[in-house]
Amino acid sequence: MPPRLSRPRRESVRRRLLEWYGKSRRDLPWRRSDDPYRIWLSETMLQQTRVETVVPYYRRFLERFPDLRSLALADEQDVLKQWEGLGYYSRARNLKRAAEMVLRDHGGRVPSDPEALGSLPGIGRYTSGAIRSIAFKQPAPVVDGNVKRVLARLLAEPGLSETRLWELAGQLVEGEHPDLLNQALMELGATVCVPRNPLCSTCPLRRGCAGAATGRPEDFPARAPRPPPRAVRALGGILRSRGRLLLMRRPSRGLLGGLWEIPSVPGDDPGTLVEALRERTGLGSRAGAALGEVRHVFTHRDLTLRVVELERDGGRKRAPAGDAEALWCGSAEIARLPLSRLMHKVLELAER
DNA sequence: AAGCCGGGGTA
DNA sequence: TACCCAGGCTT
Repeated sequence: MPPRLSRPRRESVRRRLLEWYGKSRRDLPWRRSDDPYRIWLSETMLQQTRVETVVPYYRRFLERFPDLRSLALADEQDVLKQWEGLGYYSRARNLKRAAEMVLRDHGGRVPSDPEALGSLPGIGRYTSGAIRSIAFKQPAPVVDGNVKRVLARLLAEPGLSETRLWELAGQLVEGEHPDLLNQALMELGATVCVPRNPLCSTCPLRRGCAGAATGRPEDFPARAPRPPPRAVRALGGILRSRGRLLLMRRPSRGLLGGLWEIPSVPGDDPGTLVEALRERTGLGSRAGAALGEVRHVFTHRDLTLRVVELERDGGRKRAPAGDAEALWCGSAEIARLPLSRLMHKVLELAER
């Protein structure tokens, strides 16, 4: 397939983007540094997460872990605690693990070559391109949701493939200031070429934009319908002892991996909960009063968690099984553990 | 290629 | 309510 943009067209788009970005760029914390660690951190936090959401997390995280070494040597629990509420927690676990690898294999310096970068957990094609272009000024393309939308509208082709998008982004970034060019593309998508009601009248690429010419730029790119979150029920138990609460660590893999929660099981059966608790910790219990229900909607799951009191009934008959971690926590310990939004709702319920 | 993985801002 | 966000990983 031939390239979709002629060289003169490419140069025109590049020039207009760079000029627009020079006067329209937002003053964001991560734009005040070329430190590869800081660029990496910001790009990781920004994955599927809005700029306004990230800013306070980015500041706090850097206060706690100001450089790659401090992150590599940190406790994973502390890293997850800093990430608490930001979501997609595998990002935090991967970032911490990757920092360890960089410290061990690259002397603590973030590598600039695509092979080394791409082999780090949590760094895919986009983040690799962002670090290479923004931190190391290499002409490496990025295609995120913003770039995809800008290019899809600019060309207004129905079946624009991912391959072609990366190809186009690669042609555009070739030249001077790859860092500014990539950020200009993303900034335009975030502030002007927005998903709904794009501000075409102020867009530097208005002239020559096929999407704007159709009168319906919102139709690009074509969006796939997302199935509604599936409704599921679960049962959790509040088990207290001498002013403390039993919390358990979720497995590292999967939903809310590494975060802490009250003992919980899928379904609605108290017998299952009691049995699971005995299996995992050896603690005997029986279900008591109902405390209420907490509803929490994830991207693809609509969870209703019923919460009941548990009362101690019998001692440890066997040792805790597998890698299950359980802790009796006072309020001070609870404040130190990473908890999901769902679990914060549960603890509110339990306090009343 | 498609599903899983959070949480929140916005219309 | 529904969409979608500076994506990556797994199957």
